[in-house]
Amino acid sequence: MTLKEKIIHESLRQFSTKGFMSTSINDILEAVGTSKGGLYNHFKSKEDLFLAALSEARQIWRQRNLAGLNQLERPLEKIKKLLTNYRDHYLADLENFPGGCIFVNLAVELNDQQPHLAREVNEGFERFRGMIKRLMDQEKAAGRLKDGIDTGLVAEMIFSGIVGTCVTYTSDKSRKRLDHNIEAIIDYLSMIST
Amino acid sequence: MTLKEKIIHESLRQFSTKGFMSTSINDILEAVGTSKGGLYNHFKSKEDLFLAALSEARQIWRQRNLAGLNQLERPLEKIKKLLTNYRDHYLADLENFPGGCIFVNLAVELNDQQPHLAREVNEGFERFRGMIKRLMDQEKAAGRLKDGIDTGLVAEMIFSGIVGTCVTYTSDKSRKRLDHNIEAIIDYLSMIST
DNA sequence: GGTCAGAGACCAACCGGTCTGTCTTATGGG
DNA sequence: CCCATAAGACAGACCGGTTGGTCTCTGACC
Repeated sequence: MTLKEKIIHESLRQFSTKGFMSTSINDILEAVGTSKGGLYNHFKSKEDLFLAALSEARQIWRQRNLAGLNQLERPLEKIKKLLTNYRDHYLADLENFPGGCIFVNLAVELNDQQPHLAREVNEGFERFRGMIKRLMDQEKAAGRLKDGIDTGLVAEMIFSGIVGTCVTYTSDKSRKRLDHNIEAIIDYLSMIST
Repeated sequence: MTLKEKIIHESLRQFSTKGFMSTSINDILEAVGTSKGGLYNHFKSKEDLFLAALSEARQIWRQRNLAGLNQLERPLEKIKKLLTNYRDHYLADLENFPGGCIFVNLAVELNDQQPHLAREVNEGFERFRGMIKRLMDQEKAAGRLKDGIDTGLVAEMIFSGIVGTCVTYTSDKSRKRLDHNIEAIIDYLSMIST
């Protein structure tokens, strides 16, 4: 693992717990065991480091949450798999994200004080929402949803549920409550399908 | 309005947008139009100011969200009213909380760096969850929920949905999406009741 | 004249970022 | 093979600016 990778990895950890603004360059330097020169040799500013860390975070997110989705036929099953991935492989990954979902945390922190950085995060949310909506539409097209179900509303509900779960898990780090939350969303999905 | 009240009010606004750590004492002083002496005459530290602001925030939360609940008989209707209050009187209150739900924002920010302050916030969440659960239990006891409904899971789902809505609204400030989110939760409630 | 809210100079600690210097490694001509 | 040289990686002193907090002083009111 190169120094650059170590810095990105450590930034991920610290940004996820303390946020972007409250993590000082020195915090990262100390944890990695390097110096100003070592960091600014690879990144031209703290913001540059942020973007690199965010990019890495997205890759990890995909790797954790989309694993095994392609093996499933039914769109609704894909969403359920996504939910259990969130529980088992993403939120539980205390190595990379000890502070919970880094995207939710950063979105909340940055929206009013670093809008251009927040936009980066929000675009990811938009894509995620779109993905859920698309899967629900496929399920509906296959005639497997109860009559009168509005896939847009359902997608919004699922997304809200996931985000709420992330915040809750960030707050209390209770595995039991995490299980409850994911189960509740899966129950909801069962309710609307035939 | 006394200087002390002005400071609390302004702190509320700024904490809700920029969070606790990233709001500097100077930011507040400038907005209020006073000086270090004026602030530290009333509060012994930034943390002391935080607690005062949090207490005020709770009072406003109750006033906005619990309004009109007592006029309703059915517990489920109370929850629905709570949801529309959230939409119309709480999240939309840009005067006091221009940055969205201050509790969610603070919980996310403080959980890993100021645990003793975060605990204050989380206790409020716990009470809120308890309130929803109690209302659902009453509804179930009255035989108005479909068979096999787990009120604990439902309460968790509603809470997650609300928190997710808060985060989403904080992120994009879209009134339309806020309406969608609240509607989705209300639809969910209709689904599980008879 | 005593009291106290408020003003603002001041402090040490810390912030992100720059800059110089050192040490290691790669390169290339004889 | 040897050594001059260039290049990149990293260390850490240093910079101006900002942080939360203290302290002294002013001036209005009783």
